Amino acid sequence: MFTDLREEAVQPELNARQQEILDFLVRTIRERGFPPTFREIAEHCGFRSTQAVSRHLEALEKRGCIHRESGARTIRLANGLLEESDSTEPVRMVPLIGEVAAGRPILAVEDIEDRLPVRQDWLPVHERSFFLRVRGDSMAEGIQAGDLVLVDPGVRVHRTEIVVAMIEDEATVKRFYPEADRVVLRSDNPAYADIVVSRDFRVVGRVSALIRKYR
Amino acid sequence: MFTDLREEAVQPELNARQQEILDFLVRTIRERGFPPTFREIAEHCGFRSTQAVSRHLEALEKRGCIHRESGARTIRLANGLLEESDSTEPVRMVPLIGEVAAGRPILAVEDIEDRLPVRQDWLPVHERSFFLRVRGDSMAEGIQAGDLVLVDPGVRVHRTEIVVAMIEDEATVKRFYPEADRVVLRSDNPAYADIVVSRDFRVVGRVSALIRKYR
DNA sequence: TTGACAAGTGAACGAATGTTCACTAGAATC
DNA sequence: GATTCTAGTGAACATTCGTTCACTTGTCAA
Repeated sequence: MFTDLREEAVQPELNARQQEILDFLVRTIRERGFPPTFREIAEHCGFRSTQAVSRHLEALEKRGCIHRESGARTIRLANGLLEESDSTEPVRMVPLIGEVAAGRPILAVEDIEDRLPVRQDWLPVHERSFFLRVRGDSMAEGIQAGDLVLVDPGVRVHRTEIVVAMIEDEATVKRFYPEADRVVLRSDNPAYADIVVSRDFRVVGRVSALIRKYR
Repeated sequence: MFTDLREEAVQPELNARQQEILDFLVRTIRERGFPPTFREIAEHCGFRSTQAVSRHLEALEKRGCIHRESGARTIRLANGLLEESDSTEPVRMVPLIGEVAAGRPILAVEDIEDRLPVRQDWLPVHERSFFLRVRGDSMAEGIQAGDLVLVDPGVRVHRTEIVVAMIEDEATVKRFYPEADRVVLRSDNPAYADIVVSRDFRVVGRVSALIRKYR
């Protein structure tokens, strides 16, 4: 019973063989455009029987990694396994949020206006990064109303860097000056006064890039 | 001989049947993840023989629409046919030029530092558009040294718009104020004096967007 | 009319392919 | 030590699947 419990917990993990076969499936489908036959899989693994392949595929199907129909070359990858290629691919579609709504997860699907392409090797982004359209009243120098800023949540923010902060349910773009027991949010433009906050705010993320459209 | 010539010219076109089969191939591969068999194609077209399918596929292969290997379900679509779905969301790779060199075509291959993805439906670009890295001494307000500006050559430029102009073999980013027999290039920043030019310059293109990386 | 050609039928064939069954070897469990 | 489980072998089998051949039908040009 004890071991049963532990094995249940380990179930989602994949065997070394199963992983090897799954990788081979992904690679073959990507390169040749159609799945391999049992014998091609066997040859790749060094098997001399198709029976071993059959059982491994059965296991992979039981864990939801693949789907199968009857017939030759009818292995289909589960959702997400083929699209995983996007993590390899240098261009990632980053969502654009028009406005950060209060009390909702930032990346709520309903709030995604659009998606813009970003080359990951040129401008590092991660799963939770997003573009935010800057409102008129929250500018740092060189940032104008209507600009799109790329926000990276969960990234360590250093002094003087530009951040997006939520203050009273509104997103603001300012420079970040942490102090002993408070934080000063400053605009590069001296016409705007500093904003001093202590607890009633939270940093959404660091601004790592900007896009502006003219006309 | 006359008809021969005409048939030669029509060759790249696809038959109604061939188009039907090609569409079926694309749809099947997209939905099921692997190509159909000859008999599945026959059933879809209403054929009662696989021979018809065989000849149509042969024609499709001869025209470069598909590739085939021996074996079951080994039809692969030619490049571009599967990605045609991307044409719904066209991302174009726009070259990035570090510096506009004098006396050379702007888009000389050797000068292309990189390529950045742009969604055409979101930000119109054309064949000759490129990104230019802004030098330190040619700023308009809201544009900083190191920013990348998207330049559209061959687009009609209107008064007050931002342009990239070549002045004495150097690229400059300024606002465009045409007058009777001369052109004033003005920086939004009043610290920079106007540049008045008459003949010794040329407008490279209109600035339609800007990208800035922080850090 | 004749001939050429493209399109499709029908059946048969053989190779490719997934499935099944009996068996072996090793490791873990009782 | 006996049992169970996993992993793999080897061969035989039935089906699927692409290929081939002979034949029919309709169209178009000479």
